[in-house]
Amino acid sequence: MAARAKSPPGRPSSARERIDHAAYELFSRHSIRTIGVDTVAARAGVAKMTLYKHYPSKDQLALAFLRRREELWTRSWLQGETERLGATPGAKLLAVFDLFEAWSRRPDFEACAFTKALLEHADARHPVRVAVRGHIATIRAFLVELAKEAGTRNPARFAQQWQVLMIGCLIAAYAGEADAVRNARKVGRLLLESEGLRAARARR
Amino acid sequence: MAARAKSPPGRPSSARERIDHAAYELFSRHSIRTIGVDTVAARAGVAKMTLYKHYPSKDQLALAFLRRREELWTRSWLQGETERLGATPGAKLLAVFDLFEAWSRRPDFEACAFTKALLEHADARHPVRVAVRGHIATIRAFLVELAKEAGTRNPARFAQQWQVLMIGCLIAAYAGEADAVRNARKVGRLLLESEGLRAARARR
DNA sequence: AAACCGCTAGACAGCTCGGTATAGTGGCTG
DNA sequence: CAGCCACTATACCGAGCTGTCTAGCGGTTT
Repeated sequence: MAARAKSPPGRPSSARERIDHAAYELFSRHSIRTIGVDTVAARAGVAKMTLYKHYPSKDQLALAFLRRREELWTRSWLQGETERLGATPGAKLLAVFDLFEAWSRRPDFEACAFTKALLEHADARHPVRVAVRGHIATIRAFLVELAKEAGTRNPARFAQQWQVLMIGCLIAAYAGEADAVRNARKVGRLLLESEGLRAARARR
Repeated sequence: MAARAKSPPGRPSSARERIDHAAYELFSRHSIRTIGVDTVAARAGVAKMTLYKHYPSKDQLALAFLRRREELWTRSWLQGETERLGATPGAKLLAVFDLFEAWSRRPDFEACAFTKALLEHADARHPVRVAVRGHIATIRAFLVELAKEAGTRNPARFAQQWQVLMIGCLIAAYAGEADAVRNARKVGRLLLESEGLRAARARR
């Protein structure tokens, strides 16, 4: 019990850390359903029993992955980078699409992990699907905040529309539409302008 | 060989028809990956061997389902209804969202079958995924046509943006966002208006 | 030294999957 | 009547899945 907390900093990484890392890589790149626990354990260089000692079921492992995805992808990458790239709230919102465009061109682009997890769990009450809804809400809350700062008339509605554009263009890009993200950005710009806001310092 | 063509009209439906119908219902409502061939055969009231006599593999059955989906969903329903509902090209485009809204409220709403099929096949060269891209292109061609008739400046780009809105709002609705479709429609209206087109006879 | 602990390795249960093999049945046609 | 044909029923294969069990190893603590 006490041992779990004091993982020494400079070690070759504990079993749990390797499990988390392997699950993150595999579930991100492919999806939760298509990756088996044996694959995760093998990639982590860990015995299967060790994995099941840390996570009592694959569902729990999947939930841990989604939390990690929120931490690394949503918070650190998406949120962090947009805040950094944009000077004004409007520019930050548009920066989302700049990030998406670069991301979607990477060979390991896997579309949205949350969307995949959502669509591959048919039962709406499944814990994974419930968690996904929470993660979508997290992203939404971030968008709502920016929409408020930008001075939109209806931040909740605006954020939802923005999120629809985000999801839609990621899937279109995944389907092979190279310019979907760029063109979705144009719609975003239009949406911003319709609020009477000059998308300050916009790049195109 | 000759027997296949002359299916008598008023019969209790042939084995093949029942297979097609069962596959359509099950693959539509759930997804291709989550439904096994045994389930399809059972639902069709057909022996598994009969199914494999008509379709040599599940992939072939899936491809037949996608073709049927294009025929029934894309052509008959989406395309047919929008043409019927809208007086002008702009109104037809907006009618897509009216259809989506009613559809997304149905208890058996399953999000877009093409999108699901796309996301659950990781290999970009998989025949199912290739076929899905073709079906997305079919919808796009229909949108391009309407965009041309509406007089948009860049019909190809406009159609892509419209499709991004369509996909995005369906997934948002599937995630439980009841008003996602309606708000996506508002973006569509904005997009139309930005082309200098009064969305003639729009209903809101 | 003894107890303990996290971990390993591998077998295994029980299930579902796609796909195959076999034997047999009922009806239409020569 | 005989042959054919689409179809049925059922067993089966090999693979993969989640999850469990066991036996043992190596290092730390008391």
